[in-house]
Amino acid sequence: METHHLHHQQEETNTTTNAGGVNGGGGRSSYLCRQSSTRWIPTTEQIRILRDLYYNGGVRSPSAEQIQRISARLRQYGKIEGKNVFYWFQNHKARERQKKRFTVDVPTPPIPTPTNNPSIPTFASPTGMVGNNGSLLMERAYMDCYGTVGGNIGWVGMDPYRICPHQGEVGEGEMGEDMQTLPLFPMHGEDVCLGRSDGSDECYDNNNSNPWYLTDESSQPSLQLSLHSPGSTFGHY
Amino acid sequence: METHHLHHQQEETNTTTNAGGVNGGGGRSSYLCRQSSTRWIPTTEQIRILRDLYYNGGVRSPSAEQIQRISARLRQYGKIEGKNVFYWFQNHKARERQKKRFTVDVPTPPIPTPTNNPSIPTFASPTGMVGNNGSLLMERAYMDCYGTVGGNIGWVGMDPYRICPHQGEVGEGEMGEDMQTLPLFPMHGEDVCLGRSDGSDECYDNNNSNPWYLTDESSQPSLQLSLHSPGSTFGHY
DNA sequence: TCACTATGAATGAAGG
DNA sequence: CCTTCATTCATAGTGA
Repeated sequence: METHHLHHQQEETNTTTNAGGVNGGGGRSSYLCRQSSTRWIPTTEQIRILRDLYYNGGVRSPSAEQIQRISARLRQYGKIEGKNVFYWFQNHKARERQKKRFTVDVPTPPIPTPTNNPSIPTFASPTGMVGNNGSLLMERAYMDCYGTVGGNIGWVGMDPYRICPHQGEVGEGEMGEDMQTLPLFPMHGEDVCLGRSDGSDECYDNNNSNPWYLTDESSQPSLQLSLHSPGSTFGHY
Repeated sequence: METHHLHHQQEETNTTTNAGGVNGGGGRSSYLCRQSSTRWIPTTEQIRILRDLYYNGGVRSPSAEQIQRISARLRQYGKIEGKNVFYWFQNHKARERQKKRFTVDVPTPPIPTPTNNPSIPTFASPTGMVGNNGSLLMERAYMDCYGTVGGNIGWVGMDPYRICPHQGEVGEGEMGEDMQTLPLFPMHGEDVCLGRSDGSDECYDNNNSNPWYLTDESSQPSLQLSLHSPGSTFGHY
């Protein structure tokens, strides 16, 4: 999932990006207006980073401090607020789980029965709607036969976060999900190790070991304040 | 509505669920095959059943289990996954509601004269859209382009943003985000829903009573502002 | 081939 | 956390 999209970026410094003009209307399908709408529209970079944190950094439910830092970092790629980061993780995690939840779909048919017989037990449905061919739903938790299948999750299909087709780019492939319909294997590794491949690892400390914000909150902000220098600042994060 | 032009079915009696789905299928390039790589295309039977569940069964937001069962059932009519069922219901419900919103609006056409006195905040119908006059055309007429300065759109409702008069949001202007050096300030605290105007302003409270990140950022102390620097210097997350 | 419509898929935000 | 809503993007499928 996450396949397409990635609508227009509003990126930073963009300027040219249409900003004012409504682009030609022609633009079929393209996005007509960047809406200065209310909702946050993550840029590709932001998404990339978020995903990296999620999959490689193991961040799933960042604390307030983490959120602050993350959003601060992402801000260089575009407008963003803490809540966006918060929601992003919430949604990402929730969706991943949700998928897993109702995707029990037979990735690999547990049982032979080549010819599946449509014998779906129809239970009386409390809700009504019985009768006619239909009844099959309803609340009968049952038939949950297959537990989660191994490590696969995700509903089939695509990879998480591909960026928009047009955008090209993207890369990253890491998906952690499976796909049954695709030719390749997911090979998700799931090893969410913290270390980053590049070797540096000091990031993502989940375990807040850093005293600075623990000791005195107010110190944090000011601290950073003095910290940043316009030029240097590399973000070796 | 209802007129679905059902595409032709391409579904066949398969059942095997296209197992091959992708890869396997290998050759499926025959005419009209669905390339599995694309979106799910429900068969008439599937649609029939889904609609039956929706209208006669009263199913609107099936639970994960229901989704599993439903998709399992529908699978006999063609390839389908849990997410398809999930999205189907979501979309169906949403669109139905959307339509209703549009058609219904303007219960009492107050609008005529464009000059409505501004003093009165126009309320949208509870359900949604503001008077926006007849955009009955729909579908894509939306409010795509409203200058909506300030980020307000015609909707009224609950967005937290509106509540806080101050720009909150800031720039908005589309400009690139990054300018952290910029001119504005969050201004004094105060505001909004957050309590904390008790004078103390340490906001980053870890004890989440009110997660700052969920509220308008402007509520944060100005410190934050200075915080971000283009280069982002902070390190770990 | 393009305009347009219906609808699948995603995903930011919230609500509970 | 889980569920639901709103919106938007993307794409089959058709008709002119």
